[in-house]
Amino acid sequence: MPELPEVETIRLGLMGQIEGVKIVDVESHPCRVFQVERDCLNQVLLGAKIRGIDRLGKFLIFRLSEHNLVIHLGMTGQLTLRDPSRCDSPQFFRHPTTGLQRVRQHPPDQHTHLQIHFEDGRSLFYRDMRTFGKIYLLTHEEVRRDVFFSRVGMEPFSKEYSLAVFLGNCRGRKVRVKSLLLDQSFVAGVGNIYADEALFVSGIHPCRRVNRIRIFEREWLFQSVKKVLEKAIRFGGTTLRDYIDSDGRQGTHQEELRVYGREGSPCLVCGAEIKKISISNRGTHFCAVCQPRAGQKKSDRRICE
DNA sequence: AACCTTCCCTGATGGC
DNA sequence: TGCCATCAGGGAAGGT
Repeated sequence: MPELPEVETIRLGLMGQIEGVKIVDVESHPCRVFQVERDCLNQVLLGAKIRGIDRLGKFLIFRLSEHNLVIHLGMTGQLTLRDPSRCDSPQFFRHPTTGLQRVRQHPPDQHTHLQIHFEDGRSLFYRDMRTFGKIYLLTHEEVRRDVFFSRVGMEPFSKEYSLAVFLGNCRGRKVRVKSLLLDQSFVAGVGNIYADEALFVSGIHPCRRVNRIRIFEREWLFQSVKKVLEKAIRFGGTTLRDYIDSDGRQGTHQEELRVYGREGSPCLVCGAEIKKISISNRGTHFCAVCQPRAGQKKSDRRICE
């Protein structure tokens, strides 16, 4: 569930919070999320300080002096920062075992696979119910764009996100456009929710083959992907079930969804019933009127937000 | 090579 | 009340 906007919201929440603070204890339990020996992880983290937090697509990158802690949240991964000393809001409560924390923040339980404790008493928790997430420890050499991230496509919020490359990567492709959007080597960070939303905003039917989509429509899609992601970040991400930010708060972008999860409800633009189908084994939501299979004329564009 | 399907996993939900 | 089937989907692996 965490896609680019959710991961970015977590990153923004942690920025300026944990950099430069010494790690004094690490707790972890055997779990397949660890792509590094836990002993090794312990050894590297103990006494270390986080120097910065970056993001590439759905990957979070915690920069240490010689290593990088790289975390992918998968489906249900949660990263929360607990501060037992803070009590400046009614949203806080005193949990019997974990002390003071925000209302929605999960206390450590059988799904909490990693706890990083800082010298100032705060802790960073990694919790993942379905363990689709992954935790890596990489050297600076390995973390380079052409090594570990070699199969990751354009990052929408970097200069590399260009129309020319976008159009270039579309050339000759016969896949359904929805599948291409989900492909992380095409554009990094787009998942099921924002793929559906971007296609709706572009007025493109998710089943259309990329090579049958007109160039000006591909251009709309290029712009829509970024717009949709930007808006979701402004709203703190989309919480449908498990997603919470680093403070344990839910996102509010679920209120803004135009098609995802709205099957059976009227289209907010034309009133037609939103349909749900399956593409690449992913629930796919669209409006058959605003997103006609045959495409639109440039002058017919119905949605231009 | 490109594209599609299957699988992993757990909790919520609905039918009986 | 409890039991079982179904659904959710990111990404890797396997199949066509």
